[in-house]
Amino acid sequence: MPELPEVEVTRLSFADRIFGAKVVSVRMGKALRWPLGCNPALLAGRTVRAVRRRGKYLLIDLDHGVLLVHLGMSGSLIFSHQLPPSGVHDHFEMVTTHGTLRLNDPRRFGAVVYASSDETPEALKLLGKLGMEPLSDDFDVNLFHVGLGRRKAAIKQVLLAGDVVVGVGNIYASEVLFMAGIRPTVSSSRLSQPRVAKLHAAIREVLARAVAAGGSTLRDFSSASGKVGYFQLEAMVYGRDGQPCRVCGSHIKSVRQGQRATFYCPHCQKF
DNA sequence: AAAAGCCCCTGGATGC
DNA sequence: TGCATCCAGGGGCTTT
Repeated sequence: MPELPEVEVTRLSFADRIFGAKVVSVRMGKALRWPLGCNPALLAGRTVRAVRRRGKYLLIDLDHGVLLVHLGMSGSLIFSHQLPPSGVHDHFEMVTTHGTLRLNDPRRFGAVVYASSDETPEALKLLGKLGMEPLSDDFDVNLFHVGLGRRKAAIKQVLLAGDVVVGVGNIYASEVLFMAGIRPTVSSSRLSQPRVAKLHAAIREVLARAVAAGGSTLRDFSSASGKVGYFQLEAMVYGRDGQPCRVCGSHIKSVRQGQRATFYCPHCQKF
């Protein structure tokens, strides 16, 4: 579910509310992707200092240590004083003086990992190879060109890999390539500088607009305050196989790349 | 080093 | 109605 916009929308929906809260207790349910990495009881009494985001990870800074939270494919957070009784898919719960943070994740591809800082080997194993942040100033178009130039795989796959630029998942990869007029199957290294510049701008614009729309709610995404997103209504190609292109009217095509569906307009994205 | 495939897991939609 | 199959927003690990 969650790509950069959904993770950022989630962050914005509870960062201010949880700021300064003191942890009362932490409970882990069924195993997520990785073990927490510390005794949950050890976290009681610590104070939440910030909620940051790196790629699709949320980093919850405590006055000592940090929780790395990943939502996987089906995870969502909710933060509230008044939560219904926890269900079978609620696998992490942190009670604080400002409310309870709960992770619901049916498929359990998500994770909550504790590290004493984001520089420890355990944290770097998850964060160390991540690419540039697309919405920050360090997303430099020349560095982007160099990064893409080193890879011969299809541009869609290189975007998804997240080691050149982070946060672009399966929905937004198709959307971004549509906006840039680039065929998803073209080799990354064969993109000219002007086309890379167009892609760079498209990534920033699509992701920023998606954040503003509250993310995409395809099945069950909602922010930590329970709000659904609306960006899926603006999708130009994702999930629109066989439907007319909103720009030229051609039938949207679907192909599979690396076991994931890709959508594009054969006319607007000729090469 | 980079690329391609496999796999983790549950649930909803579709087809017979 | 029941059962099998396919598909889903991610990404680490293993094999080429």
